[in-house]
Amino acid sequence: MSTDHAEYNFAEIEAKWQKVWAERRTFEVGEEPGRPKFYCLEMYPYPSGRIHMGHVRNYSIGDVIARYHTMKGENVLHPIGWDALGMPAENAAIKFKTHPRTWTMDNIDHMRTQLRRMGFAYDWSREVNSCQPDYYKWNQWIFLKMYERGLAYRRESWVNWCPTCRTVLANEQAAGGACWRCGDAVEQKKMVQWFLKITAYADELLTGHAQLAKWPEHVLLMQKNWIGRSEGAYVDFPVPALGPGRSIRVFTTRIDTIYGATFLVLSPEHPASRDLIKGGPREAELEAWIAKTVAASRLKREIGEAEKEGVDTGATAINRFTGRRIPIFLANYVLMEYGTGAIMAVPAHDARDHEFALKYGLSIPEVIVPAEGAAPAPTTGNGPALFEDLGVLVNSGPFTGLTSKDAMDQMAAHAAANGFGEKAVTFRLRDWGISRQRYWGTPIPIIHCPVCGVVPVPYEDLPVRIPYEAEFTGEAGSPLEKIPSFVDVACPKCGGPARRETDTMDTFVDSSWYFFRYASPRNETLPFAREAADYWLPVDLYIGGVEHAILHLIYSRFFTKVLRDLGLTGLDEPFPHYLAQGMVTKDGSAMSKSKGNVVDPDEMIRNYGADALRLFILFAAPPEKEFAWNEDGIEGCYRFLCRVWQAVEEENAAGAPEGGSPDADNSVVNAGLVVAESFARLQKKMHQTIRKVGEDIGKRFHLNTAISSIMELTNALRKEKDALRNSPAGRDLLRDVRRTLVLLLAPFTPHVCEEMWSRMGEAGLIHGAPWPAFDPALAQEEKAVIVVEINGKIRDKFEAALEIGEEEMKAQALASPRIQALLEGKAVRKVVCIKNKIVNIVI
RNA sequence: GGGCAGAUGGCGGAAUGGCAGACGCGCUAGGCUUAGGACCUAGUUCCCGAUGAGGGAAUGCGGGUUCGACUCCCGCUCUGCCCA
Repeated sequence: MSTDHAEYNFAEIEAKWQKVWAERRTFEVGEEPGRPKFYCLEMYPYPSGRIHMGHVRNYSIGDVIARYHTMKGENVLHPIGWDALGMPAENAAIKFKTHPRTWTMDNIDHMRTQLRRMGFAYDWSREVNSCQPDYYKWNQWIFLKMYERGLAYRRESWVNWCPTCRTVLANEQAAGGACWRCGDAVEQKKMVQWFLKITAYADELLTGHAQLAKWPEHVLLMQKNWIGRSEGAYVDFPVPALGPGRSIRVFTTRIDTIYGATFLVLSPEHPASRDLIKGGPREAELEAWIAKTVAASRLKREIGEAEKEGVDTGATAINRFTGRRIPIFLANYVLMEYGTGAIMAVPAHDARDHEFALKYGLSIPEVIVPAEGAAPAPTTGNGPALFEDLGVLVNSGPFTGLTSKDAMDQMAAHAAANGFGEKAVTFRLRDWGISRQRYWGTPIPIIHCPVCGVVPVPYEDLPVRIPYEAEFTGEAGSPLEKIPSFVDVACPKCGGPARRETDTMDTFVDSSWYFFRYASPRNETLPFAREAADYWLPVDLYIGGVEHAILHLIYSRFFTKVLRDLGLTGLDEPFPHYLAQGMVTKDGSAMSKSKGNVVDPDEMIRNYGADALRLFILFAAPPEKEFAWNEDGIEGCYRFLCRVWQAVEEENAAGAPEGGSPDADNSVVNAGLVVAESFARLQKKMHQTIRKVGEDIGKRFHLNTAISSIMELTNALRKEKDALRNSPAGRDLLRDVRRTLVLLLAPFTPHVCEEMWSRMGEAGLIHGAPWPAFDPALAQEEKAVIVVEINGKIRDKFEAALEIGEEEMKAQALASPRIQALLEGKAVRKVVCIKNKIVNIVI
C-alpha cells in the first residue's frame, strides 16, 4: 500500500484499539438484573489450526449484531470458546509425531490471536475449552445423570469398521464404503456401544418446533424429516417354522394394503433370519448371503444405491387378514434400524416392493384403486401398475370399498381386537451412538467390574481425565486401551480389580450444552449456575453454518430438555432464534484444509486491515446466502473506508462547532436556495440512513444492504459538503452527518471508528456510545414521484405532495401532455391509482 | 426418486405485487500526474435510432393470475442442500 494522504494506517490503528479493549476489558459483562440483556452466540470453532473465511464470515456477522445491540443499550453477552476435542488432533499427533493436547493448545493460541486481530468483541474472560478437564468433567457429570435416568445405555450395534486401520469409522469417514484414510473397503462390525436415548424426546423435539418460529423454515423441515415420525400399525405374522405361537412383527404405515401383502421381507440382521434358514436345504448358501450383505456398506444400502437383492428363506408366514401363507425373504433394502426390521411387502402399492417383486417374479395383486374422480393409476411399461397413493380398497374381504383412511383405522382395530397387532407411531430418529474408540475425547465415566458389572464412576471422582501418556501410532484401535494406569482400576463398588471403559464421547456431546457454560464458565459445583443461566439464556440469536442444521442443533435441543428435566434450567429450547449462515465456498465446495482451497485471512488483514476484511465479507452477500469466494471487492471496501476517513478528517480540520443549531433552518434559508436544498437533502438522507441501517442490522440481518446505505450517506455527504460549508447551520449538519456515519459504521469496522471517534474529540469509546436516533418526521419524504403507466407501461412521471388523493393523482396524470397525446382517440377503460406510487391507465 | 432453496448486467448483489439493476467491483472516456494499479469528474443491461429526442426488449425456459409480476400460481431446465 502506498502512503497516500487519504489512507489511514490500519495496522497501527487496529493494534492500538485492540490493546485498549483488552486492557480495559471492554467486552466483559456481568449479570445486571433489570437491564435488558442480549445473548449473541456464534458456533464455537474447532481449533484446526487457523481461522478460515467461514469463521471470518460467521464471527463478523455476530460481531456486528453484538456491537449494535450494545450501542442500543443492551447488556450483551458475546462469548467464544473452543470445540477442542476430536479426531483431527489424533491424526495430527500421528502425522507430526506430536501430542493431541500440544497440537490443540498451540492451535488455540494461534487462533485466539487471529480472532483478536479481527477485533471481535468477545468476553474473553468466559472462554471455554472443551478439552480441559474443568469442561469435560461436566460432560461426564451429565452423562452420569442421564445414565441414572436410563437415558444413557449400552447395547450392541453395527459400526463401520476398517479392517486395515482396525478402527471404527464415523459415517462420513466411510462415505462410499471406503475408509477415508486408507481407502480400503469398510466392513460392518457388531460392537457394544453407548447410546443416549434421544428417542425418548422424539415427540417433544418435533412439537418444540412450535417455539422456533424464528428459525428458517427449511431447517425445521430438515429436522422434521430427520425425526421422521410416522403413524401406522404393528402387525404380527405367525411363522409356524419358528414354533407354535411365534410370529414376526412388522411395522407398516399402510395397513390398508395388507390384502396385497404377498411376502414378508426381513433385514438380514433380523434376529429371526438365522432361525428361519437353520436346518434348511440351502442353509450354507443363505448364511453366506447374509454375511456378505451385512458386510456390505450399510451406507450404500441406506442411500438406496445398492440394487435390491434378496433371497427366499423357504419359510412362510401367515397373513392373518387373508389367512394365506406367504413366503419370507431376506433383502438388503430392509434395515434393522427402522421399524421392526421386517416389512410386509405390497408390490402393487410400494415402489421398492414393486421393483423387488418384478425382479423375483412374485405376484402383484391390486388392492387399492384411485378414489372416484381421482386420476386413474398410471400404468408403467414395466409390468403391472404401481399405485402408491391413498384410494379405495378392492379385493380386501370385508374391508373392500372402504377408503384407505377408514381402512387404516378399522384394520388396525381388527388386528388389535384379535391380538395380532396395534396402532403404533415410529420414528426414523435413532438413539445417538456416542461411543468413539478414540483417545482425544471425553472418557465415558464407567467402570466394568467382573463382579458388579457396569458401575458408574462416583461423582466425587470426576473428572476421569484423559491420560497424557499415550502412544499415537495410528494402528489398532484406541490408545486408551493400551494404558494400564488408565484401564486398570478398582471397582468403586466392591473394590475388586476392574476395567475402565475406554470409549470416549462423540464431540457433539461437548457442543450440546456449551452455550449454558458461558453463563458461568468457572462454576465448580455444577455445569452452570442456574441464576446465571436464567439471566442470560436463552441465546437471543444463534448464528452458524447451515451444515449443522440437523445434528448439532437437534442434539443441543435434546440436551436442553434433559437439563431442564434435571432441574438445571427452565428452558425448553436453547435457541429461539437461529440465523443459518451460508457457506463460504471456493471452486464449488466448502473451504477445507483437505480440499486445499483455504484462503488465509491473515494475508488480507496484512494488506487491507481487519476492518476492510470484515466490511468486505459482510458486503459481498447477505448472511444466509452461500458466498462463492471472490476477493475482487475488498479493495473497494478499503477505499470506501479511506473516503470516510478523509471526510472525517476534513471535518476535523474545519474546526470546532460554533454553536447550537436550533435556528439552523433560518440561517440556511438565508444562505440561499441551493444551500437550503443541499441541507434538506443531506439531512433527510441522514435520518433515512439511520432508520434503514437499524432495521437492516436489527431486524432483517441484511448487513450487505446496511453497508450500502452507509455508502450512500457517505456519497451524499461528499456531494453536498461544499455547498454547506459556508453557513453555520450547514457546518453543524456536516458535523452531525460525520458523527452519524462513524457511529453507524462502528459495528462493522470498529477499529477505524474508534480512532475517528477519538480524533473527533468524543469522550469514551464508541463501543459504548449510544446508537444514533432518527427523527421519523425528517426521514419522511414529503414528495412522491408518481409513475404514470398506460397498460402497465411507464409513459410519464410527475412529482406530487404525499397528501394528494387518488382523484387528484388521476387528474394530474390525465392532464399530462405526453399522456394526452398517447391517449388521443383512445377510450380509457379504467384508471388504477395507488396512493403515492402509480397511476395506471388501461385503454 | 421425494422435499427444500436458488437462477436478475461483464461480476457480487438490490428491489417481496407498483420506476428492474440500489451499493460495490470491473470496464470506458476525460481531468490531475514524470508516471500510476492513487485521487477527481462523467458514463456503463441489451437492441433500434444520429453520440440527440424517442422507441423496443429484458430478471433461467414455457404457461397462468393481475390494471400491473423479479416478486404469487402451474409445468420444465439447471445448480446447491437435505432425505430415500
